[in-house]
Amino acid sequence: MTDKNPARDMSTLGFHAHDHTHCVNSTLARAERYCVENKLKFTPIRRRALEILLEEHRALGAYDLLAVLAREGLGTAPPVAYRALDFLTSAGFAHKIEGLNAYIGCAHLGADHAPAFLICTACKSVAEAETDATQGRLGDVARATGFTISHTVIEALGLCPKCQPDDNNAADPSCA
Amino acid sequence: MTDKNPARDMSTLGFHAHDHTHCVNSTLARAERYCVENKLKFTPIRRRALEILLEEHRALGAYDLLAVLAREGLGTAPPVAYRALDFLTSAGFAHKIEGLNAYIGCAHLGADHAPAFLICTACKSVAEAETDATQGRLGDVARATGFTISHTVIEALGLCPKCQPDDNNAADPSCA
DNA sequence: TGCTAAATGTTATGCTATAACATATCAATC
DNA sequence: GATTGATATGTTATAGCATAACATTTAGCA
Repeated sequence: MTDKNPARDMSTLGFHAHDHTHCVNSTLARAERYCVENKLKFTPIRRRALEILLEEHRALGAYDLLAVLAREGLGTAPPVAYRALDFLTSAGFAHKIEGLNAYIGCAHLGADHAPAFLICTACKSVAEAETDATQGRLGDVARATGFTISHTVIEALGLCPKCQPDDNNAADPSCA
Repeated sequence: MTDKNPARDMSTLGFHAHDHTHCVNSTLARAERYCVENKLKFTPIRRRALEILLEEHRALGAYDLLAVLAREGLGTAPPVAYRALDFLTSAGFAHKIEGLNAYIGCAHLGADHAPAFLICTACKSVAEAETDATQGRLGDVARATGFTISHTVIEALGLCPKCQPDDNNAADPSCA
């Protein structure tokens, strides 16, 4: 998990190439604006934590995040990472991937949304999709039984296109 | 979590009353049959572990399960519980609730299914529903991007009918 | 300035899960 | 019935994830 990621630009997002530097910067800018509008404090630790998650663009453990922050002198003890992650997830800037006990920067800032994730168990890359969770079958059952949904966890674990074993491009090096 | 559960019969399943003793026994019997048919070893530890999960009928931590097994002389070290849970989840007799790091007995034995859960964060009772996960929005996105789903986690956290704060029956004692 | 609330620093600890290796059990085959 | 191989269990130790609790600092505001 704490490995090098040579491709800082044009790496995978939602399993297809994109201008990654731009997406990180614009998302950070939007987060900044959102915090001003909502009187949230986007402190250096919180900002850098989000930046790290966005740069990696895959699920990162709290201790992986902490290791990076520690290297940069932003804090060494676990609560540093967990507080930053609490802030980011509360604000909707990041999500926890329950199936991996890991965290990922959010592609659709600010909205109070019900994200769904496709998680590659080989390369740990994550694609985020929006769902209307309260609409699907789960919502039907909830309404029928009188259950009030406050939060949903919707995750699919499997293999992304680049990590398919039977594929032509078996074991893509950029995906390991 | 390690609390007493006085109501062994007629407690909540899917948030409505049912003959709980019967559901435990019949599920155990079906598990037994399934193991014979599939040449799986339904050892005393595994059987009792499933029985405990079915009796509780709510999410139980691995160490909670271990505590019960330990009291009965069936093992004291964590691997005892985790091995039993591995067996039960592999066989489809139990599921892990990722959002709680806890486990629950399965209501629909044996089938290779994609369960969805409604989880009450107040009383930890869990209702299991079946979904065709590969059919919903997640399946659409997966097919569109060439992602191969091997396992899905679909959970809704919230309050069950009995634990609604605004309700007439605030804080039902059977649900705490 | 002084007050208050929020953020950060720090230590310690608890919960969740597995690695690794020894021993025992069971079933199939010779 | 003995051998063998696979599976299950016993046991110790440790790794990985997360938070409690309290001290200190910082930022915003009366």
